[in-house]
Formats: sequence, structure tokens, C-alpha cells
Amino acid sequence: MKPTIKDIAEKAGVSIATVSYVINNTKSISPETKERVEKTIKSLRYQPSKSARSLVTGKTGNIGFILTDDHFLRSEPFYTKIFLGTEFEARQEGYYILLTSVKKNFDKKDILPRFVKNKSVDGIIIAGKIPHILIDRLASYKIPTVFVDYVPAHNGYPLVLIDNIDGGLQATNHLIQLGHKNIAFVSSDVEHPSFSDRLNGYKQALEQAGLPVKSNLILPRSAYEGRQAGIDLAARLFTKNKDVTAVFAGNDTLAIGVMYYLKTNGYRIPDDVSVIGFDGIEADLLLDPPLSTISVPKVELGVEALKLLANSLKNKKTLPKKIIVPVELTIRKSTSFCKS
Amino acid sequence: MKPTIKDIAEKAGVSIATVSYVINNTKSISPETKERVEKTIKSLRYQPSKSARSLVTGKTGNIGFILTDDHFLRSEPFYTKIFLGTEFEARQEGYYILLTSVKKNFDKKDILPRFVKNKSVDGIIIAGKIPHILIDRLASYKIPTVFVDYVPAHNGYPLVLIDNIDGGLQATNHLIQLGHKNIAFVSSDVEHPSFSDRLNGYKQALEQAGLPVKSNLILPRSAYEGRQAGIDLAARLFTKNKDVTAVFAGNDTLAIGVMYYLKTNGYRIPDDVSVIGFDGIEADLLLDPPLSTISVPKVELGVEALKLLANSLKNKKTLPKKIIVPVELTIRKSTSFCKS
DNA sequence: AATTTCTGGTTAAACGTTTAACCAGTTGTA
DNA sequence: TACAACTGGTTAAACGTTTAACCAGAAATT
Repeated sequence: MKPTIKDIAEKAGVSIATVSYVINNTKSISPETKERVEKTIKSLRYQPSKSARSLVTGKTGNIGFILTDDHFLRSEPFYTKIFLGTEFEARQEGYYILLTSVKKNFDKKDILPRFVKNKSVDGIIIAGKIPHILIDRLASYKIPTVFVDYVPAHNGYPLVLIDNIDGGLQATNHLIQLGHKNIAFVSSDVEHPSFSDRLNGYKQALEQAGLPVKSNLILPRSAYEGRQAGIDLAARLFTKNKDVTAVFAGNDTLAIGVMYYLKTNGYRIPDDVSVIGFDGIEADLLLDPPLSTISVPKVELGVEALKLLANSLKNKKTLPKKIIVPVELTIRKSTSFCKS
Repeated sequence: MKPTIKDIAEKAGVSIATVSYVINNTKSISPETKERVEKTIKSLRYQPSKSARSLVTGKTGNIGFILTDDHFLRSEPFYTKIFLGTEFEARQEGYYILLTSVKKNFDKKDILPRFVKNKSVDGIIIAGKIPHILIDRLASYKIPTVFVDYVPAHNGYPLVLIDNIDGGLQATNHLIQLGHKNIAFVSSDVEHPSFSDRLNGYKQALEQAGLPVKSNLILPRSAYEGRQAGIDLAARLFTKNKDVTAVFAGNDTLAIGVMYYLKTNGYRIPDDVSVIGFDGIEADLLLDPPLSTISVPKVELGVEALKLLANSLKNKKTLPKKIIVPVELTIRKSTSFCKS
């Protein structure tokens, strides 16, 4: 049988309260007793019962992790890595993570994750863009929540974000330094706060360099998704603007679409057109040339999210906080000096 | 305050035991009382406390899901989809899933997932190949375990498997029907039971067709991993055997490596060499031509694993069972008639 | 010397369920 | 008629913790 706190108490010759105080070190106990108790705990391989504990404390020791299934299934393991970071940090902090995905098009009729309905989590981490209606419905449960890599419309939530503006700046500056003047920006959905920030970085970089911001070179959205959006945007861009020599794509998936369009239409990369992405896709031998990109420390995002949540669960009084993690320019082969 | 079973009992004018019996319908209760209780439950939005429940039943309501981190981070979301299936089915069955990854090279010094050490799961699902030492150490905890997509050396475990032999048969038959005679098989690690089964299917197909099984066309392992292994194997294969017209790769990643080698060495696919993979990678516009493959119903694998585990947790007496899920040939553009 | 404060501990209630044991009434059976 | 067997319910113990309240003795303060 699994030993209980009672077994420890008896074997160590103390009351169960003392054992509890030792475990949680929540009261001053003499060093001798403390050691004696700790020894018996070890010798019996005692592990406190989580259910008994949470029954009395009202805490579950669980944290929910929510993302949309299309994000979860993205072939580039972006959110998977964030999750990995979260789960790893959760071990340190003694939490379990309940991972659940919701439909991208979550609507009224859909049911909320079970763990929020019966409150079997102490807090929630939401990764990436999720439907607004879901956020609203979640809010009514008053469970502490932190967002990673997404800024919900209603603020007041603690956030862990990528430095998208700076990333946009770095990407654009890189192209500017290579001598490019006609630099385009493409995005599948500029409503998404990440994309709009990247666009802002792009604009700032151009202004700082004294280059004009041309609205015909900014394609903020597409009717398509994923790579197809990149193809679509590139097609629209290059049929009208023959003088574009560089493209900053809002993310790597778009960039891949753009590259696909360019290659199938006779452009050479980077000789005719330079392309840079955003997200830090792994170097991939199928991608020819390898894509220059803005690298994002995904695991760290997840770690920070959990830390933030865990802290606010302990101190109760943490103000809504915002953590911005820096990004880094990764130069590969898809960008080079402007030849025209 | 969250309502408790007591609130329900009072409002419905019965004892808490009755409420409990209604909820779990574990005793005969008159229809009228039953309805009255159910109504009050609804009206107060009552949800039984998981911790109280598991304290007395000894069941946690959780299931652990273990896989290695390299599997979890594979860019093709193979195991991610299995997980999705498991998690989805878990909702139906009322379980939560605790997902955790272990290092691919788990060894003695590494610590076991927390949820097994303090027994906060009722059962475990293990997806894909995991280190043997981990399996052994897990075994000592006597937690019901099912394996998905991997056959551990020690048997007696319930298994949910792909029909690898049949897949090998189908792939090879497809090539044979296209007129190929010199068909190679490449694998990164034939110790892995999946690969050895696929190889067996390959051999069976050849024999049934009256074709010789040539050992020089079977490359069972590589010092490399992933796509690099495919490149390595193709190089070894084609420098020695000029007459090979078709390659059956043990999985899609290998197949991609093989294709990469062929293309960069002047072979046309499928005109000079046909290539078929295994796993059912999504059609991908970067892959030229799109890869013919054996499609695996990943989500279903996960669903079946959870069902199997859940059943054995309920009936206690389920014998070690083996569930084989069928696979399907997906013909795309990387295979065609033998031209030589 | 008398009082207060601190130290290191104990006792017991509480958390919200499940479930064995019991019981009164009703129905069925010999 | 007497008794057995259901039916539909109740009572109360148990699960394994945490923690407020208490307490005796030692140390510190007046």
C-alpha cells in the first residue's frame, strides 16, 4: 500500500501535523525532528496525495494549456515548442499541464474545455490567436490566464510576447543594409496583432533610413491561408510591381509561398529577389535557398508564460504584466545584395 | 461559492448519498427523485469535485501520455495527431491527459515523469519508440500501460499498431504492378519493429510475385538520422546498383532524403526512379513530385489507444490485447511505370 | 519575581465525495 | 397469516491532507 502521512508520523514518532509542516515548511520545526521526518519520508518513499491536498487547499496543481488545433498541427513545430517550454518549467514548479485544443472556428455552440467547466485547473495559458468568443466565455470563469504570442482585444491580461516590432525592424534593416530600396511587406492577416507589429517595425525601419513607405508594396491580407497565401500575395505583388527586389514576409510559411511563386515564375532567389521570413524555421534542405528569417526563442516563450502564471498564482497580487522576449536575425541564403 | 453535493441534497430534499447514487447511477432510485435531483444539479450548475472523488475512489481520472521529444517535435505532426486523437477520446471518457516528453536518450540518471512517481495517473499511453530502460523502470510502478505504434521487447502489454506488414505489402505490390523488378528497401533502423515489419511485407510481396529478394537492395540501417539517413542510404544504394528503378523507403522522411539525393544527382522522379514512402505525409508543394505513400490513420491510433486503456481500467480483466489499424495506399506522383 | 513572548509541538476540524451497512415499507410467496 | 425478498432511501465512516487553535515549557522582558 502507498504510505500516507500517518505512516510517516507514526514511524517518526510525531503528529501528522508536524509531518505536514515539515513537508511544506510552513512552521518552525527543530532541526532534529525535521531531519528525522525527512529521513522517514525518504525511506518509505512517501509522496503526498495530490487529491487529498487539493481537496483541502482548493488548488488543483494543474494548469490548462489551450491552443487551436491548426496551430497545434502546423508542420513547423512553433507552438509545440512553446508547449514543451511550458511543460518543462511546470515540472520545476510542481504543476501538471492539461493540454487541449479547440477548433479554430470555435463558436457559441461549442463546449468549453472540460477543465475550465469543472475548474480543475488553477490557471490557464493560451497560446497563439484564439477565437474571441472563446476568450469571452473563458473570462466568466475568472481563472487566472496568461496569453503567449497573442494580444487579445480586451486587455488586462498578463502577456508573454515576441518583440515583433523589433523583429520587423531587424528584418527590414537587414534588407536595407543590403542596398534594397523597393522592399515589400506581405501578411495573411494584418488584424492579427503580431502581423501589425511586424508591419510597424517595417515602416519604422524604412522611415529611419529615409526611404518612402509605398502603400502598393504593402499587402496586408490574403483570402488564402498558409503557403497558398504567400503564393497569392506574391502573384499580386509581382504582376503589378516589377521593381521589387526584396520581400519581407510576415512569417516563414508565407515566405515559403513567396519563394515558391518566385521560383516557378523564373525569378532567382536571392539574385533577383531577396526574401526574409519570420519565426525561425529550421534550416531545411528542401528549401532552396535556405530562408533568412527572424528567429524566435519558442521554448523560452513557454517557460516565461508558466513562470508568470505560477508567480501570479502564488503572490495573488501580481499586476497584469507584459514580458517581451527578444528575437534574432538569422541570415541564411535567401537574402543578398541588391543587384539592380 | 461552488455548490457542493450537500447543497444539491438540501435543495432537492434528499440525502447526499442519494445525490451521489443519482450522479453515478449506481443504485436504483425512483424516477421522481432522480429527476428532482438532476434538475437541481442543472439549476445550480453543480460539478462534482474531482479531488474529493479521487480521494475516496483512489482513481485520479488522469492518463499520462509519454513520447520522446524528438518524436514530439518532428515536423511531420505524426505523434501530435495521435495525441490529438487520444485527447479527443479522453474527453468523451471523462479523462484528462497529462502529456510529457522524455529525452530520446533517457538513461539511468534521468528522472521518471512526475506523474508516475506520485501515481497521479490511472494509466499510461506510450507513443512511438522509447528507450528500453524507461519501460523497465515504468514497469515497477505497475500502472496499466498501452503502447501505440511501438512493440516493446517485453510483451504482455496491450498494443495499438499500424498494419506495417500489410503496408509493406501494399507499397511493394504497387511498385510491382507498375512493372518494377529491381525494387530497393531502405530503413534507418531495422531493429525498430515497425521497420522490420515493413521489410517483411516487402519480402512477402516480392515472393508472391515470384521476384527474387536481393540482399544488396536491402539497406536496413544508417548511421544518420532523418532525411540525412535517406540521402546516405540512397548514395550507398545507387553508387553500387545502377539497375534499381524503384525505392520503397521505410518512412516518408527517408523517402524525402532519397528524393533529394536522386534529384541532386540527375535522376528524374518518377521517370528514372520511382519512390514510395510510409506514414502518409501531407501533400506538400515543396515536394516535387508529391510523394506516393502509405497513409496511416494517426488520429484513429490515438483514439483506439485511449479506448483500450479506458476499457481495461474499467473491466480490470481485459487480457493484453492487440489492435491493428489498417493502412491505405496513397498514390501521388513519385511512382510510375517502369521505363527500362 | 512576575509576566510576556517565543518555540516546537499536538489536537481536531474541515475539505467533498463514495459506499457499506442499515432500515422502513411494500410486494411476493409458502 | 407469516415471513422472505425487494425497493428506495438514510446514516455515518472513510479517504489523506492542511491549518487554525491550543498548549507546555523555555527564554526574554519588566
